[in-house]
Amino acid sequence: MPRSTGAKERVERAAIELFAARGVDGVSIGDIAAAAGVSQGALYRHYPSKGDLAWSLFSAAYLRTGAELDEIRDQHQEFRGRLAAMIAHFCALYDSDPALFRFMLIAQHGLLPRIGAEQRTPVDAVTDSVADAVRSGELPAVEPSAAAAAIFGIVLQTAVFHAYGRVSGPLSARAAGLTRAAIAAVEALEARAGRDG
Amino acid sequence: MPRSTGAKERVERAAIELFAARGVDGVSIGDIAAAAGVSQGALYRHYPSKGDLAWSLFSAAYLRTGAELDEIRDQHQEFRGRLAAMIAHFCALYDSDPALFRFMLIAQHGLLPRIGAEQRTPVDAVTDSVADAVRSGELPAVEPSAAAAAIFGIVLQTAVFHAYGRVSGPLSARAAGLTRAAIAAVEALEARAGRDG
Amino acid sequence: MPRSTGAKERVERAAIELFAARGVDGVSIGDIAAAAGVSQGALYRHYPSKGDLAWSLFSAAYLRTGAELDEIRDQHQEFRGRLAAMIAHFCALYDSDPALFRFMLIAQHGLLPRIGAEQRTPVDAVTDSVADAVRSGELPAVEPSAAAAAIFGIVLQTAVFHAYGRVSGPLSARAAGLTRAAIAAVEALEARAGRDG
Amino acid sequence: MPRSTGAKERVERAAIELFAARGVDGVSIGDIAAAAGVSQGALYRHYPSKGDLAWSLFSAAYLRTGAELDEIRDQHQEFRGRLAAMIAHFCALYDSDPALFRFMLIAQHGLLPRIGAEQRTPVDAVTDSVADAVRSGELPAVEPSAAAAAIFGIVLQTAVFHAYGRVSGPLSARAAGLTRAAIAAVEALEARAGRDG
DNA sequence: AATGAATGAGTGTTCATTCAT
DNA sequence: GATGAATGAACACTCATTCAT
Repeated sequence: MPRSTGAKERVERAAIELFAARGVDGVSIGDIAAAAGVSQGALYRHYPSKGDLAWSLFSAAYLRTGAELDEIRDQHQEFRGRLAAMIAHFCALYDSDPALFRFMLIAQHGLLPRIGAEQRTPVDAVTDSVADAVRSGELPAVEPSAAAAAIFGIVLQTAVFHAYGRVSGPLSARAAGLTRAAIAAVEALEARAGRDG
Repeated sequence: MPRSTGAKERVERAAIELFAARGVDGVSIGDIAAAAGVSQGALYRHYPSKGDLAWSLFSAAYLRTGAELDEIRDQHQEFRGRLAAMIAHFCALYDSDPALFRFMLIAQHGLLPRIGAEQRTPVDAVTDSVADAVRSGELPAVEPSAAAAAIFGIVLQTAVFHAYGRVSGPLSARAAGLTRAAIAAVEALEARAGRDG
Repeated sequence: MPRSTGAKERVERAAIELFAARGVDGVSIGDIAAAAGVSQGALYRHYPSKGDLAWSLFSAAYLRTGAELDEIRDQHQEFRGRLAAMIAHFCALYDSDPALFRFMLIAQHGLLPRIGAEQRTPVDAVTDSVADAVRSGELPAVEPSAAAAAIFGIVLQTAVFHAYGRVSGPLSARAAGLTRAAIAAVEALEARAGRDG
Repeated sequence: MPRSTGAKERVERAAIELFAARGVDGVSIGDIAAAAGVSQGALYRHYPSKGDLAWSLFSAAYLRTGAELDEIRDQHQEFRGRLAAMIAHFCALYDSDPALFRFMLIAQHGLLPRIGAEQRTPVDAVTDSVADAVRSGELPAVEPSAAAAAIFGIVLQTAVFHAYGRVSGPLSARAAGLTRAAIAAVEALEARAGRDG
């Protein structure tokens, strides 16, 4: 019965921090092992390769977030409430673990393509919520993907600006404003005459 | 005027395409040389190192875009016109060279910190335009950086979704909608009572 | 008498099979432990190192075979009977445990040099039998080592061909033919004109 | 135009010597590079991997020998002449490059299975020669593969004994005796009553 | 006695960079 | 000016061995 030495947790924490700071390719196994206080070989007891470590951390965080957003979608009936809760969740996520957030932002370019089409992602949860709202008449007939892009952009880019020190304070304090902005953006996106109107 | 063999241009083009597809760390000097049809050694005649090549390509594109946005700012007096022109410019940029755009998105996490604080970036041009509009009363008293984040987010995330196939068609066709969305978002951002309202 | 769990036997069997299939260097301690159904650590209770395990298995089998051939030499007076019995023994050995045989063939290049000069090996038993026969006039004046080489070659290479599927059926069915071939070869080896003739 | 520095040749020579002495797995890339007087990286300009180096050396030597034996088969009409020339060729090969010979003996267990079934090997040349002789009546109705095993065994095991110091002097001096032994062995192999006679 | 997590030296391989030709 | 062979430091990964439990 293995009394956990916490090695795996320390490794994961160290990996997230380092990946967030320098990118997956900029971090060596030795860096992670040293930061976690374990030997290099010990890493391989828990993860078969560095790529698997990165992928495992990314997909776990990404899909868990997707599941959480889906849960929020279940708990709220109308669009505004849903979106407010989702954005508040995102902001809380960022505030509680900025490194994880930054890791996901950085790693997405390399790892997103490996997410299977059948998996539920955060993007799916938001896109489906928009589609629901269009169907129910809460929103005009916007293209759900385009609306999701605007929503994600507003939230994520604010987080990026926060990471670069361009905006400050807890992101959660901005959640209400971001929600208003997101709703306004979506409503304005395809106003009236479509693209050229 | 040297009888250019076009080697430097071919190298830069190959580098941008490969960096965009696989990330800077995922591309070797040999890959670039092979794609450009030159020898590895020849690369070092034009660039002192791989890092310099990436940095040079990134900063040139990034600062040139900043200069172009500053120029737009000079040519338009009121905020709506400025923003419309800036977003149209961004969309045209993406449509004309998606690889360059994707390269900038990918490379920013590693290279942005090396941009000097005194340099004029695209973010500065947009942020200053927002500040101008707040000052002139065209916009409510939003925090310029936060507004710039929303504007950039809406545009860039739409480009990202386009790169991943989530939205399609030329981005320029969406410029008007993105502009309306950006303005609506900024106006809604800090409506009424600010953060806690 | 310890209540054996059979662990040691399972380890040895697994080691022989794996060594025969992939060579000593191609097999890890983990492979053997997994195949034997024991932990890696348990291996070290029985053998101080992987090298010792391989050496122990090899030398035991090799020297036991040498002792068995010596016993055959004791039980038969004349050369033909001795050789027939020895070759039959070899064939039976191969048929009953091809993996052990193949292990010995593979491992000999690395481990034979560690056999002490004073130890009785299969080669010694055959070489001495030839020398006996020369002394008694049963064979012409062949060089015993050269004759032993021919005898071993005929038998072992047939086993190798069997392992590679070039000949089939039980090797024991070929024992009589191999014996005739071995005797004929030895008699012809240095016939008349030889080196100095 | 690369004026050869001889690096490739030195690498190959060093690899053969070291592989012959310690086995493929017992030799590191660093060992080979050091013995050849080149850097480790330089090895990879000529061979994509250590495995490829070993395989390339083995298959080249093995298939070249097969081609040489096929040529001998073309040049001689009757079996005795053919076999004498083949065995003389083998002995000369061993005398001129014992390390290469020993390398082939050692490496065969790991690499022989990768020789394609359609390739002409030394074994094929000898086996076909035996089949020719059976067809022409020069030999009794022996199984060609079994006869080839005896022939190869007599020659190769003598070489092995030479490598271990059990027999001495140039192997070529023994070629005539080995040939007589091989022919006698083959003729005796399946004499009269076959396996059970 | 047995386990399996941990170690750390060693391996094959890559690759940015240099330099003789 | 251009080439591509050579370098050597770094990397991801393996594995025999140890040892706390």
